Amino acid sequence: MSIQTQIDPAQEPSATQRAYLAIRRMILIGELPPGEKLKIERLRTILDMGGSPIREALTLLVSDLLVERLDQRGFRTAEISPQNFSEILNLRCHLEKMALRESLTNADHAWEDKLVISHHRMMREPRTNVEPFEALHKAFHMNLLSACHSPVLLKFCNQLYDLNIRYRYLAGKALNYSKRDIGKEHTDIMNAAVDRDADKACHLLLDHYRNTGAFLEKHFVTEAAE
Amino acid sequence: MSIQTQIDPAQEPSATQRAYLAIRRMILIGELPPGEKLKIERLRTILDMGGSPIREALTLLVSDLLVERLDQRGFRTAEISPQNFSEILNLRCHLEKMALRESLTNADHAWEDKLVISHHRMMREPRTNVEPFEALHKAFHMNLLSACHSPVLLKFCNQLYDLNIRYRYLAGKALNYSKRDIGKEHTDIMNAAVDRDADKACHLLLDHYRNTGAFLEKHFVTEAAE
DNA sequence: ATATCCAATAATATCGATTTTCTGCTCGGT
DNA sequence: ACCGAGCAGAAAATCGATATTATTGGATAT
Repeated sequence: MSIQTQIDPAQEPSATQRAYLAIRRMILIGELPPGEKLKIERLRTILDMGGSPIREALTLLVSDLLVERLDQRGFRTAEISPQNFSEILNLRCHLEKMALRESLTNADHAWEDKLVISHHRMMREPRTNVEPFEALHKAFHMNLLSACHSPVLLKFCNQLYDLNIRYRYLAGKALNYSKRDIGKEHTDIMNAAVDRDADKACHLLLDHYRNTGAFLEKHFVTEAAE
Repeated sequence: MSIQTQIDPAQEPSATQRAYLAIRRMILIGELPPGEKLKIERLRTILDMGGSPIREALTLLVSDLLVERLDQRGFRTAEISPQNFSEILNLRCHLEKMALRESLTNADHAWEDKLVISHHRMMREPRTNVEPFEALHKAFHMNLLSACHSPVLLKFCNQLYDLNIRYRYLAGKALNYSKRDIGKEHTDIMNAAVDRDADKACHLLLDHYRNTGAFLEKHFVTEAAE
């Protein structure tokens, strides 16, 4: 068995899997705007496959809250709203706090290594490569929580993360965090985590989220006023 | 337009919907035991429909954590474990506490009426009618939270509730809450909620869950030892 | 002019058949 | 006797076609 096979056990992802990832990406980055009707026929031609895997992928996305199903009337991308945004933010803060505390309780050396590596990778990626950077950013945040032994909680955090990042993409270039040093915020969070200082790490993490949230909310208001 | 149409807008549920409800029920009540292979062909004959709605229903159940998908190898019902059980219980306590507090903040008269009605309906249903009683029991608990303005949080609570009730069914007849007066516990919770005493209501609710949880956990241990 | 009904159209939901992938077993080699 | 390659048989995944169901635009009656 080659190393290649070990690294890539899913040689050829199923059509459903491909469709799921492709549609999910299009929704997250805003290529499919909120409320957009998702016609099977159109997606079929774009992704070049039959209707069944498309429908299955959309069904998976319904549970991620990225797609809404209208009985007998097909699918559409989830709507956005300021209420929904602040709901996501608030829930995220609560759940990630729980997860982070639990994670720090169980944290071992292997976890610490993973965390440092993902931090490093994130820092070296230019923020202008938006999609690659965001992937590494998410990896860093999820690694923080990864020693938490509650798969369900982690799943929720992961879901909420994606819902939030969608708003980030939608706000798009309009965002410039001029007054903040995001890099330092991440480093501080990591250091507190490595020190197993749960109170400090939680405090820093939530501030990090709330600051970003405030930025986005402001942007929301501005846009709505236009 | 007749009243009938208004009351029952979904005259004939789609095959997917029917399959979803039927399979979900079979898993919750333990008719499909944990870890069971879910063959499409078999479900097709049982539910008398094509493979597509079955697959879609199963996909929906994956997101409910009641079914696991094995890439290219079909579906099976979710496994159970003591770890999973206590994880569910713990998360449930945290999330329902949040939801209940928020709900009591927003609670109005209409909410109060709904709560009282659902409590009454639950109390008058004999506990020996297991499935109808459980439906009313769930309705009561969800009504407690229903004034909470966070759809996502409510969705999570709902999901966790179902995961938990599955364990309850699996433990089955073995359960007798001889030493407890479940009826009184519910009434006390309701009264605290009606009084908008959030601290008391949360305290009572969590005790209610944790007591049941301890019962079930004991049962788990006993069964594992057999 | 407006609302209502109907027909044509478009899209979804579902089915049956086909293709692909897995699984267990047999057979030959060591 | 044990291990692994190769071969059915079973099951899953996917496709293309059909049956159902919504939607739209226009004709008719008020």
